Amino acid sequence: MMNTDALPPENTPKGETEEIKTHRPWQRKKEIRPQEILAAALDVFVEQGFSATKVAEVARRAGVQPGTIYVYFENKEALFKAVIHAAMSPVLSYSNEFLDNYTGTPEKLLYELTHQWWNLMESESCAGIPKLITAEANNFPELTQFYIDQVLVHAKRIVERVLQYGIDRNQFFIEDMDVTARIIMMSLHEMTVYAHSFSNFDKMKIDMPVYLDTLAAFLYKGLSSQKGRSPEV
Amino acid sequence: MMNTDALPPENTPKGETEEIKTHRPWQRKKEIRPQEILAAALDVFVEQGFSATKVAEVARRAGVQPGTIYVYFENKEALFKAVIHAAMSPVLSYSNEFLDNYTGTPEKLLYELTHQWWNLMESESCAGIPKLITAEANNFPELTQFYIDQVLVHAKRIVERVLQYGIDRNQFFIEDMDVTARIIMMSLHEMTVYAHSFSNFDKMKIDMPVYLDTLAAFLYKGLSSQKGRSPEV
Amino acid sequence: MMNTDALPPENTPKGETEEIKTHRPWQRKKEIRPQEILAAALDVFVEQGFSATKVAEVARRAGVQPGTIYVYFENKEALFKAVIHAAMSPVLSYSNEFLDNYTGTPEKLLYELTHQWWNLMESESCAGIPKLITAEANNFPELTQFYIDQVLVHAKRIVERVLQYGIDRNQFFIEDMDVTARIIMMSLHEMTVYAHSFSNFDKMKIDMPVYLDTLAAFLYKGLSSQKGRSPEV
Amino acid sequence: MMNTDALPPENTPKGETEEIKTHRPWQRKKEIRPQEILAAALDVFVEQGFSATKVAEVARRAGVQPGTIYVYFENKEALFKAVIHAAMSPVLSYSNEFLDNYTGTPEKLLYELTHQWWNLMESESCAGIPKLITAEANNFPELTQFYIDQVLVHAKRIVERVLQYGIDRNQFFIEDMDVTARIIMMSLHEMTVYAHSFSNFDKMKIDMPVYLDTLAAFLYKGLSSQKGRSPEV
DNA sequence: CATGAATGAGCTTTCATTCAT
DNA sequence: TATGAATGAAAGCTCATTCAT
Repeated sequence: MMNTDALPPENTPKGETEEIKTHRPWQRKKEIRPQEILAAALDVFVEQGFSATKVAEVARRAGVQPGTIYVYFENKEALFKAVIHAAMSPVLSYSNEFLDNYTGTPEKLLYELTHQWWNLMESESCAGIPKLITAEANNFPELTQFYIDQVLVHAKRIVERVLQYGIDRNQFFIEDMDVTARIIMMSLHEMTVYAHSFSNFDKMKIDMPVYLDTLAAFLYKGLSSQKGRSPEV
Repeated sequence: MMNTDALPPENTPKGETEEIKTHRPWQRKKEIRPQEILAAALDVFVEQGFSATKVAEVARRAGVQPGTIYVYFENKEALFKAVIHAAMSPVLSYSNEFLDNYTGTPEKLLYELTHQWWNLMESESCAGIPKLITAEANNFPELTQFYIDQVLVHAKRIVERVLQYGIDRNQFFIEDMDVTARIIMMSLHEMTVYAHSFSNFDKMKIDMPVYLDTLAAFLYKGLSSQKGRSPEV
Repeated sequence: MMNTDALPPENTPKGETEEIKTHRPWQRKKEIRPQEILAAALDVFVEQGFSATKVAEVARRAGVQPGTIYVYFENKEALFKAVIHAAMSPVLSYSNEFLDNYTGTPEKLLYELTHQWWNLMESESCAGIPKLITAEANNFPELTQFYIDQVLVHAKRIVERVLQYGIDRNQFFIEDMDVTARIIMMSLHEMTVYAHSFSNFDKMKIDMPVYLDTLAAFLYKGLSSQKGRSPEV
Repeated sequence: MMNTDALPPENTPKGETEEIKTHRPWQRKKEIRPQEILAAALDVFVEQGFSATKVAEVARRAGVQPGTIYVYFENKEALFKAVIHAAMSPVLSYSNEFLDNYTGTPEKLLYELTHQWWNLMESESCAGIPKLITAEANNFPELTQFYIDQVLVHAKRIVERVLQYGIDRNQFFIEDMDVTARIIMMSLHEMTVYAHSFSNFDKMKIDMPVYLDTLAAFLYKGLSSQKGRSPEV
């Protein structure tokens, strides 16, 4: 059977593991400190949004003084952008390698698609990014453009490859590839947005494994049905 | 044929229309003023989020002075909550009447569902609410709870009725009603969130009629397929 | 005899005297408040310089809260520039009218020049400006350029007219008009700079009437001497 | 002819030159480092004033790290005072020796006075001090007092000796020695203040040799004229 | 009811200073 | 001695809110 987590294996983020063991501990901190700040900032930004986030709160969670933030980031906005970029990098580096080598059924591929997307998003720092970008899209157009180009378009292309895989094997029957890919990509995206906005609320709590299975099954049925071809027959 | 706009017919919102024809213009203003403030505030809140919104900016767009806002609303947060409630009322008053009387095919009902949701959301003031709630969910838990109870649960129930309609007519084959309804409700919800976050960006612009048609068709195929029933047969 | 204060008679600054007596006191304040802030700011800026001046201190002396400053001025720098411009206006409006109508001796004219300069500078808000500009010249080049164009060049031209008056009457003998005018203008300027930097210190305290008389007399002797013409005779 | 630069011959400043030739380069640095900091600090203080000067900027120009400044100076204010004192030392050590031995004409002595003052001020590190003290006089009273006592009073005494030299030779005719000396001292002082505040601006650029010659000639005429003695004769 | 100048608490940001190395 | 990352007090500035009119 397939490894559900196989897709993003190269995601060893930032590679500080091979950092130079210099004699001065504060020099090692210099490299780690920004990472701690970014991690804390990501949490607070996702929780509260850009404007509601206080730099002092980020500092508190990062275990530093407010002034320290400004040693590494020019201002709050620069911190925000750095947070987004840093958190997105796992997604950016997500390769198509898995698809290149995939030889299973289209149905299983849909399972892979949904589960891997979820695992990628939730297991990495990027978990809260979709919600954050959604919330701040109008306030940070360039950042949103970057997100669209790098994440959404990228995700849509992966979906398109998956669809093409099924079409090539005569299992998927799709009239409008572009819109269909968009629909599926958006439903994946939606999951992560929801997860960070509503999953704290009882009525919205989702049993993720079940949800993912059901979604994959539903997508499979929608894609493999030939009904769309001759509705009036 | 069906009237696509038929579903929310009782939505004559606010009903002050009858008493507008008073003799004194400043008295008329007295009642309209808060509506203008709410409308302006909704725009700004949706555009920028709660924290980034300045009361002075709301006042400017409403054509009043900042102090005037505080004649009608205790503070910014109260204004925000009033905005959400006011904007949500069209959805809250959305009744099941249409479904009670519906007699067409389940496939057509899916078209109705998607188009009416879109028309309801976009034609009314509530257009930006899903995005706004999504963004501020963590900052305003009670408001989010209210939204979940009144909008999301409500929407899910409508979806469930639609699904049941198809099941009853032996056209829809659904294993997990709850999760399936959730998936469909979320994909509807997502549309409106997307529309207000990313539709200003070229690559995300969507041809809505085509999208809605394709989505309805896709849902129909997914729901009417019997494959899910016996995958191992 | 002549009135020593005759030169700048039109210096009724800003003309708030004819302000509209509206019924609302705070509306009257709106016009006066910035003046109070400018006056307080001028004092503090002259005393301490731009960087050392705290906005809160200006507010305190103006009898307002810090935030009020920002109702009228975009930021500290804008306040500074407004202060300079406002304080300079008496000098800018200083006309040549007195010179146009002057008919006395060149010697007396030198007395007028020195005394009127001093009276103009010290009796008006502009007293501390020369010192302030001198101190901040490198930090505010545009402002300094403005000062040079409007004040120093203006002052030099007046000196030149005074010199020409004496030359025309065969009483002043000047080889290099430009440099001589510069020397005299600078000695006038220096007085006001000194007055605001060192006059608080005992050893630098000057008996101004005596100083001005002596300076005028010294200038007269220097200008009326013919020695320079034939040093090698 | 006279040597224009003759007056301050003992100005071999600092005298550490003899001990520089030590064997270990880092030991040499140890002694030079503070000088480099002082030199850099003087530049920045003169350019920007005390408050606007950042310690980090001084460090940058001195080619050291901010912390290094505090190895040699207790704080910014101590650095400032050290800068002033160090920069003033050439003036402080300026002796009257030249005057003791002078035997030329009083007229030539005026030329010497103006040119030597200028050369002393501009050729040494003290060039920007007068402007700096003028700007910060109110913020550093003790320093200003020191400057007044050591520089201004000193300079005035030299001027007085020059005037006395002319009086003794029946060439200068002075009514009020004190005020006249003050006027001349101030006009010398003014030159250096001007030079550092306005000389960067086109309209204020001065041809120094011409200016100095003209000033000396003007002073001579003013001092040698007998008019002041009996204006009513 | 409507105003809008004034407020002042609280935020972002700066930067002189420290101290472990 | 020299470092330079970290500090944290203090400054500039914002803006929700008030209140005299």
